[in-house]
Amino acid sequence: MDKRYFSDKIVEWYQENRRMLPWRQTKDPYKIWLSEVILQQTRVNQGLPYYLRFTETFPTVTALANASEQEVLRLWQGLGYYSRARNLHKCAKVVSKDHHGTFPKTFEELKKLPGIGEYTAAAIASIAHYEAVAVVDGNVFRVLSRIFGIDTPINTTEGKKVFAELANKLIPETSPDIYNQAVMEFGAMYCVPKNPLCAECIFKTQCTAYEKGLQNLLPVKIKGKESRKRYFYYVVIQKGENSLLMKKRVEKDIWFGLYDFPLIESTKPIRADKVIEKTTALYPIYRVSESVTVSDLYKHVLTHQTIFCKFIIIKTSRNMPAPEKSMKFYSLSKVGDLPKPVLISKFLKKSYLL
DNA sequence: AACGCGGGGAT
DNA sequence: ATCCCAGCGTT
Repeated sequence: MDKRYFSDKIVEWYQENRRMLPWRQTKDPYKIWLSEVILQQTRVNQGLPYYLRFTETFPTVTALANASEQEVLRLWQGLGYYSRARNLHKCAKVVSKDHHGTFPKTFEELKKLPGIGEYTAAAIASIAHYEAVAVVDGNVFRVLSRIFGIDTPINTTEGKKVFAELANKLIPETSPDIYNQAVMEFGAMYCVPKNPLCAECIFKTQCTAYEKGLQNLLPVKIKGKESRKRYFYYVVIQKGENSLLMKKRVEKDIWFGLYDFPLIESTKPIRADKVIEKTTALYPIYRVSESVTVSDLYKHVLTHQTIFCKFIIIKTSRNMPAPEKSMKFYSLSKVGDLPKPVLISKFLKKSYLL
């Protein structure tokens, strides 16, 4: 298919079918950047409320830079991939301090900033500054692999190269911003992963995958290894009526920088009586055996691991000290302000109505 | 080149 | 139950 035909046709489609989204109403590089980071590995519907909260709370990059990391993580709570939030904050500080609050304008300069990789740099440079550099995201892989019948695996170095080169060959010099967004929107709305809407597709007569019936086989992706299972037994120590013992996760692991309870981890499930035994050994000062209850099983299915979790709830009297320096008792209202994994938030909501 | 990192919606 | 999403940084 002719390159010019493809870009014209998809841009025409976009202008008639695009969703109205707040980050499409602005050319402010700060807001473009914010939306792009939020939308990394995240669907529009999941990211939208976060975008609205961030732009409302932090109208400028300097406002964001002046916040604490805790505030940023708190606002990011529930969105996942929390290194995005830490890099977002880091990047805001760099832009605020080293660039006088103005983002660099070129693809190459943008890519040097924390949290900005190939995709995000291309998105900002093209959308905010009309640089003719193609974005290559999951949508682009899908649309191009199907229409042009490319079966190079997308999660290999070779695949990334092949698709980036093709994408940059297709992007027009005029309106690269519209073109990039058009391909992504088309991938999100029509050329979807499973059962794409080929019957009403504007490229029905040109699409290699449709012609050969390969829609559900493209793009090709090498299978990763299967996710591991982890068993978390959270020890929830409630002091008086109003405070809970919590700790910040500092180990290099899931939920780094977020707060949860002290926990006993295992690669295999442990019987409840055994868990209570271990808890007694760990926290003898709370006299665990007298007041312990165990919650139902919480199953938390993530892409890279499945976490099976139970909460062991121990009530203790006032004026008991925290058992370790890294832990601290927080009143329930303060607990509500701490950034926590959704698993913890759900448990708290159910048990303590936070 | 491979791995770790979240949560939610669609199928 | 599985896949995948407007990916990035580290090992």
